[in-house]
Amino acid sequence: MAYTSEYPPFYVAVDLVILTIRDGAFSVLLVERGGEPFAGRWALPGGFVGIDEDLADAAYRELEEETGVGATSVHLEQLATFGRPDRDPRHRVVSTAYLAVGADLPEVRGGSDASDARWWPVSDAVRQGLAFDHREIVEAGVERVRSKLEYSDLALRFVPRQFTMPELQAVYETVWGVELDPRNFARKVARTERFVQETGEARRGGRGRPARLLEAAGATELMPPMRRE
Amino acid sequence: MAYTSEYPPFYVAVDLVILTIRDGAFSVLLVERGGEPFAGRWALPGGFVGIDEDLADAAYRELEEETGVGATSVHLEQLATFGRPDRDPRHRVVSTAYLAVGADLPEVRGGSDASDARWWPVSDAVRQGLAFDHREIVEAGVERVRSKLEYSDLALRFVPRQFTMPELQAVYETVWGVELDPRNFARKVARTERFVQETGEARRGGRGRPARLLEAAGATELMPPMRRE
DNA sequence: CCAATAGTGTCTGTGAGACAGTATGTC
DNA sequence: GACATACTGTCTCACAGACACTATTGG
Repeated sequence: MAYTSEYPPFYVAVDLVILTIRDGAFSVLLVERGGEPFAGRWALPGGFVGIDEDLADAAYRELEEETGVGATSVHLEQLATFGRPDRDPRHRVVSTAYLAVGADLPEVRGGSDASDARWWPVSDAVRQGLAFDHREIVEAGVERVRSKLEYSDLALRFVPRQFTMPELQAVYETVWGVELDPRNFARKVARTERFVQETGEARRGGRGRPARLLEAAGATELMPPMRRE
Repeated sequence: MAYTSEYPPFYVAVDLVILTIRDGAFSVLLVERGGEPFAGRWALPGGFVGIDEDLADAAYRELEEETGVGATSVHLEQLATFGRPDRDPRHRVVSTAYLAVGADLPEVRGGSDASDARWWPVSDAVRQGLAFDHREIVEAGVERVRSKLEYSDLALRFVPRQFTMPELQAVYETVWGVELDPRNFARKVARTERFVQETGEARRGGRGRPARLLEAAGATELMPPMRRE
């Protein structure tokens, strides 16, 4: 009871849009709300920021609590801040949304609280009524990812460290929701400076001709960019 | 004294990166701080958000207080949120930065408080030591603008409603800090779908051949985009 | 007519899109 | 050898960059 104020306080939160590709579907992690408001509805994982905690640190903390995955190999970036006065009926909550992208993120067990958590295809996620303004936040995250596939190496965060050309193509096709020509795609990737490089190995064991394994070659900005459609 | 808490409160603020082109220089509006901390240093205009006020509304309010310019004809968008715990030595302040872009923004009189306010070329602004983390915020705003010139109609916000091709070219040259070929530039602008259209009028009174006046033709996304060098 | 500024046309190389056939593995 | 999958080569068209000349005004 050390602090007093003549005004009601702001609460500052982070919400996470965690995206991955699971079973060929572009998917987002949602948690089922146990209590009011929006009990039983699905929502983004998130939580309040500590008074001495950096926003990005809070986002990392929530990411690890929710998925068990550390900062390594998961891309995290700030998305936008949502602060409508009525977005949470209980308090004035200003929430900074973070975008996380990872490859092969694990199946989620029931969260630390008793409520459920699971991966949803993004199209199903935005179609159902999410809690709070989380539909808007998911849409912002999805659009950010679709856009960044064009001019950054973000696509590589959806695949393991070593991957094949068809797997990389599938990332673009799944996230953009289009079909791409494998000949033009491979040529485009190969001609983009420092995007991918050969490892010399191949992925054996499947049917058909083994695909050569590639890895990131260091570029963070693609030049020339990949173009949507 | 109605509210009590066992924790110190968050303060939520907005800071504005207001950009325009003045006297041929890509410029940002800064205010001189009257009091501690950072007394005498230059800082971005901004202020605290009301407990029932939307973030964007707070940004509009600060914009109008600072420049006297209303929402009309000034582009305003959220930039990013800065929330390092030590960014303000007094309190925990989380600040959402907004980016404003306008044409011919007025000279600023001394602000409502006694301190000074003036336009700075962005290169000079980031070179001097700005208060708080405002250098980082200015750089984020500048990079956002440089980037958005490529694929959006943002360049049109730097010129009046009617403008000429050389004026539009000067926007790109000034913001990007490059020189462009007028023949290639005009061709590129003309071939970009619904970017600009002729008004039929011309700007008379100057020396040399009068330039034809253009106006926006409705596109918000440029296709194909303008490319930075 | 001279100075100043606006405006246009061509050539060339590169990259994107459309498209079909060959290579290499498993069963 | 049949099947499945990975991989590659060519043609065409559109656009970007380099570049020099013509047009229209004021003084």
